[in-house]
Amino acid sequence: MPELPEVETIRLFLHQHLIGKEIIKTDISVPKMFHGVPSELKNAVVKNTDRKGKVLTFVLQKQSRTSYLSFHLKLSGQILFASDHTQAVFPNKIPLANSHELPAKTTRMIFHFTDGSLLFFNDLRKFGWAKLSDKPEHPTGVDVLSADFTEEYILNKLPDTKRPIKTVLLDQTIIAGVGNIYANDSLWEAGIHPERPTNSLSEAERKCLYLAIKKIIAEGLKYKGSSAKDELYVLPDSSPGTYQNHFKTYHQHGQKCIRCGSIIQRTKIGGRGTFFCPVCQL
DNA sequence: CTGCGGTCCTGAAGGC
DNA sequence: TGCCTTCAGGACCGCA
Repeated sequence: MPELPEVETIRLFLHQHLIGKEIIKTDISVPKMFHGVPSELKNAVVKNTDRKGKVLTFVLQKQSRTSYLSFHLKLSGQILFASDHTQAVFPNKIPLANSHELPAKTTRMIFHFTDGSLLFFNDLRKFGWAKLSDKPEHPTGVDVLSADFTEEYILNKLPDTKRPIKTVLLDQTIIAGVGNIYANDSLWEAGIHPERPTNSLSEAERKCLYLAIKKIIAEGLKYKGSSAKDELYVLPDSSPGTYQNHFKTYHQHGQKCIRCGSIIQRTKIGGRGTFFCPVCQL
């Protein structure tokens, strides 16, 4: 699922392809996924790209007006780019849900640019959204890649709560960008059990967790995100990321821990699948 | 404050 | 084979 490394990978790709392009038309087949007035996108030029947490934003300019088009891909969103129409349309095929043929049956929005290129927002589950507004629709927590995400922040600003640390890592109002994959793997990297009460973590453990989050998120980004079998995430050119080949615990239940050889366990915390090594995570 | 369950949605997987 | 049920999951909302 698209978390910080996946969304940042998409942003970096699109930054190379969309800057300076002007939107000429927008097709929206699932209106509830678009918040705002689609017609206001006409003649808007992409001036910049931005991201906070899992939210991707295009900075748009239309005459002297700046506006922001934000996207959340939730569980199954894809953003795909085609440099021209012929690459995008396969009219005689019935695309599968995870097909990269465009438009797919999961295509919910198409943004057309004046040079003929197109941007597709696909989302099998329709949980994702786009929002056109006068400000980015960004989460309030500190983004892992921002300068504000510091050791000091983790040491002093983690809430004094007995809620499980994994639940806190997934809270986008505290740390923005960490989702289920990278929360599980970061806790493994830090050697901390996901059910540990947050306020039970020692200073040394918090420092370790800080470094682990930075390291695991950086690794996810290095491999351009995770495109496991049951995930729909791909880059905008439909190529897969490869972080799934480097999972530490995520979906590794029943497999050996790559650090100590014990069997990775699966449980549920806050209703979400949780994976951990029962021996080297304390 | 906290956690829990329901909601959105769809396809895969499991049961018989 | 095929129908039916259950499940997964990010974020949010109402409720106890």
